[in-house]
Amino acid sequence: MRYTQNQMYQKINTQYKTETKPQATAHLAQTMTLLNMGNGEVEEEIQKNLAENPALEVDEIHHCTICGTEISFGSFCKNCMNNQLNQDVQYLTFVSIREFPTSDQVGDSDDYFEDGTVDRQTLPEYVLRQVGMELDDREKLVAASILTQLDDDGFVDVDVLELASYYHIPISSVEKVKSMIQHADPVGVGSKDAQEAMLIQLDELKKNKEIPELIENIITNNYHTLLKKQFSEIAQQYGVSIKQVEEIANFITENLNPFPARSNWGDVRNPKENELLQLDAPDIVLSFLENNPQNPIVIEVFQPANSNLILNSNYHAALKNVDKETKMKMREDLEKASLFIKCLQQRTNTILRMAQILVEIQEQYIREGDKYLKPITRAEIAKKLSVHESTISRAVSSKTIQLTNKKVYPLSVFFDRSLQIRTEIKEIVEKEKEPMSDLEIVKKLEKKNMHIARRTVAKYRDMEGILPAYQRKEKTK
DNA sequence: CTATGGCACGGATT
DNA sequence: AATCCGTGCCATAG
Repeated sequence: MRYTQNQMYQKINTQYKTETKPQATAHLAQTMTLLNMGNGEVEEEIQKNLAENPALEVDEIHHCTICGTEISFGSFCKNCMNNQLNQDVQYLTFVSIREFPTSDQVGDSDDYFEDGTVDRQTLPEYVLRQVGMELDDREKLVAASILTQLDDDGFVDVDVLELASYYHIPISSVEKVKSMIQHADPVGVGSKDAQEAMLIQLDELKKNKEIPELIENIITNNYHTLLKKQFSEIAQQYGVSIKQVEEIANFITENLNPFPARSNWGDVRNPKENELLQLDAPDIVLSFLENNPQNPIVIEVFQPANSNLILNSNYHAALKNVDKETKMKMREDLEKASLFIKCLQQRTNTILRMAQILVEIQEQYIREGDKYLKPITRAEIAKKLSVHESTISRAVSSKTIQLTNKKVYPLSVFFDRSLQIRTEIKEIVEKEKEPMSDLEIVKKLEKKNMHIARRTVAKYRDMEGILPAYQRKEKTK
């Protein structure tokens, strides 16, 4: 396979080319810290810089990543987009600004990546249609009012009092409307934040499913600890084992979606496909071009929102008309600002290149599933990209990736050394009529050229939640 | 005696 | 330097 893609990288690379200057050390330090962060954290960092540094400005105009011409939104102008599509390539790699299509953009022919198969009604319309028939006219107004305030993630902070007084209806009615919206598909829209959304989803799940105890408490009281995966802390607090907390965390990631609006909300038919595995929006998204599994894989590397930062041109112009001292300060601001921009670009560039290599290596895994995950190490990737191992290590840490199955995983899935064997074990167990002991499984695996110790089989079995042989016997009945 | 889980060691990885 | 992971040894259960 040849990559016409390479040409594109060159273009991007020249565009992002960074000269090393006296500030090289500061530059390095900042790139490192930025690389360590996921998009969410970087966003905070950007906001901080914007607030502190007047030389920094957000460019409202989007530019095509390849040719640089102005575009209304997205990452590419139509020409470049079409060029890319016409080329016979294996992968398409894009840098996108993170933004959820807002109501006026959904349905716009410009949104290339929107799943072409779903009905393109907007989220508010979609929800209103579900709840509408059960509401009287006034309540409909309230519903509409709430729904139009939804942000990109489908969240809204409803001021119940205000709505009630504005529409002259009792508070309880507003609450009722709010609750109906929240329980409509996608469950959790109209919540204040991810936390509330998940609690509501939990509520729904309760109806047909056993849910772990404590889970509500943990989401309510320990949300942030949970995000940071500090399970031991939570375990201590409730006096339960770490394993139990992990189980709860797994349950959450498998059954709840903290960003209800981000899943394919048009698609009611198979809501089970909408699960997210992580509690945050992904940094990288993989999908098939035009949603067709035969097509090339589209790699979207997301830049934190608002990251099309530029130097404030007025600031530069103003330099001439000030006294020496302020001039110095302003110069400093400008340098800091340009440094920051460069660092961001370098971060994106590194992640981009890494994503491309990873997809290249793990294509089979992405297309065909767990069984085909090739065990690789960060060091190998570093070598291929000729960067230091720690660079890759940073680039992988605290980043998430959405695979073509719409699930979000930590980027480190690609480096899971045992997933392949674990799925193999899973298959063996499923296939065998008579439960096999761990030792027998070892032998079976040897035939497939997978050499691991008996003890290890036991561990993997445990990880996959497969019961020991003697207990499986009863299950087969 | 066999199957499995707990603990901990050492080498690899980050 | 810290962490992760496979594995060996041993205890325990059946």
